[in-house]
Amino acid sequence: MPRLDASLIAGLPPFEGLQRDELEKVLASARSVRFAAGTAIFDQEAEAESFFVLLDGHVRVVRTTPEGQQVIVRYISEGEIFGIAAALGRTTYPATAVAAVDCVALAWPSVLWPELSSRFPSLGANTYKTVGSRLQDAHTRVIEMSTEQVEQRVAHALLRLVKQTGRKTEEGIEIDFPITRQDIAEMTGATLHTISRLLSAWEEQDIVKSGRKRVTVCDPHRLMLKAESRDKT
Amino acid sequence: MPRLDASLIAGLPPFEGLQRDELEKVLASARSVRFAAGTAIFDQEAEAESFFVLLDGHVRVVRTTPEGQQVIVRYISEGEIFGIAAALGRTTYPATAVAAVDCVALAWPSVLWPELSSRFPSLGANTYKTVGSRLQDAHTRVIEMSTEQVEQRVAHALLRLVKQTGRKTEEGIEIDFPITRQDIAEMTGATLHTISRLLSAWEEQDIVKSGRKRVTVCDPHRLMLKAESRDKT
DNA sequence: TGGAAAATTTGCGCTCGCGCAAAGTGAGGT
DNA sequence: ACCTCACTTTGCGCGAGCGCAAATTTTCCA
Repeated sequence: MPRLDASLIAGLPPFEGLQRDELEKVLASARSVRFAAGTAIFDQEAEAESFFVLLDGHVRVVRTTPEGQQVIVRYISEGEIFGIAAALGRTTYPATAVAAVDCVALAWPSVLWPELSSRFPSLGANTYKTVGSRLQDAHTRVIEMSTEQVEQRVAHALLRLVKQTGRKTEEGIEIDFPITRQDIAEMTGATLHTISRLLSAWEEQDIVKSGRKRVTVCDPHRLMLKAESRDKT
Repeated sequence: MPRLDASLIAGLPPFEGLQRDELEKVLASARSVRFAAGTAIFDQEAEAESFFVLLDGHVRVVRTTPEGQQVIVRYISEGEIFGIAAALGRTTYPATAVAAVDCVALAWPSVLWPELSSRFPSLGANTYKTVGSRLQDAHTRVIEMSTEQVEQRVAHALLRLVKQTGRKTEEGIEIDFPITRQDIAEMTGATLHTISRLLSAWEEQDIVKSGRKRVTVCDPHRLMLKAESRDKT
């Protein structure tokens, strides 16, 4: 197995504040892994053997209810740490992670977390900081679900996706991975029917362009208006 | 100021695994504080000066939207740590905490968190473990809001409250602090009108008894049925 | 003890968005 | 090039639960 080079992870948020030689020590216990689009990286309820840092691609994190309903918890993009059940004192993964496109990641055995986080305090601090923002995100979503109409929730979801993973094109900003109406429905607590109607309506107004597994936001500003007020412009 | 005795916190979840002398060292930097029912312990957006462990009482954690809508994020009960923005790399509180009844708590300055968590690794581990379950709780709520009807959500919310803070009475298990229909509405994303109707219907069926700022669950088992299925028994 | 404020109950109409059904439209495999 | 499957669109009806309004009850305080 080829040595992993420190430049792979230098500058990534989880490793902010680590020296070059520290990066190399951290990498010494990592292995690099690839996942084809559509394959599971880990399964809900499974033993949390590893935690990951995504080097390339996009990962969809999904939680399934006992009744079989699926909800998309979040998308992970390049440079993010995920699968960190161990850092939160859990032994199993609370959700399933699926590669939304072909992905490359680094994986560490969960058992090394205590050692790594104490040897490299910045790694711990960076990680817990992202945990903090994820907790806040989750609460934000609860609040959106409580207080907003479907139209506003979808607008917010699209804006977040665009901000997180937007890729500039001539027509606007495109979400950088395949995403179906069903996916958007599972992010916002709506049905794919409603999402379809909504996107059609917005396309009519030149706010978005969308096709099969593809969404482009053309007019972010007007989408923000949709996100904020509940009147029907 | 009187010395705080280690027996105050011995056995509390955040301090699990600490020796007696360690408890005393931890207490050395704490001060004890009281809050009258209804007063704010800290405010959303305010500088996160302290973190707390609740010794007695119940605390309501509320987040307010830019539009002024309120949502109850969770209730804190005895022995829980809260206000730990510092441990998650934030400098301000993401929500407001209000004493639901008269409360007693211990407070530590946020700036001591790095030192305390590294001197007493169990404290850090225990804390991050509760952060983990709060993150999971938040996701669970997102999922409930996405997939369940109001009736099921309210049933789930009541069951959780009863489990967390239930006090046995002759009529059933009573929620141990004053809680209004409005409060339940803000926990479940419904209106107080709907909650009122729902509780009346359940009272009719002898599943709950409720009065002003008071809810008692008489038949937890049938409430669980309400929580699980969406058919109208 | 009286009065005001807070909390709760109840009625009624309406709308958003779901549920169901069916038809259309790409895209990929062989 | 065709076929099939996955994804998307669209129509229609209905029902849960909100919004608004008003009456009622309970508690607290002066």
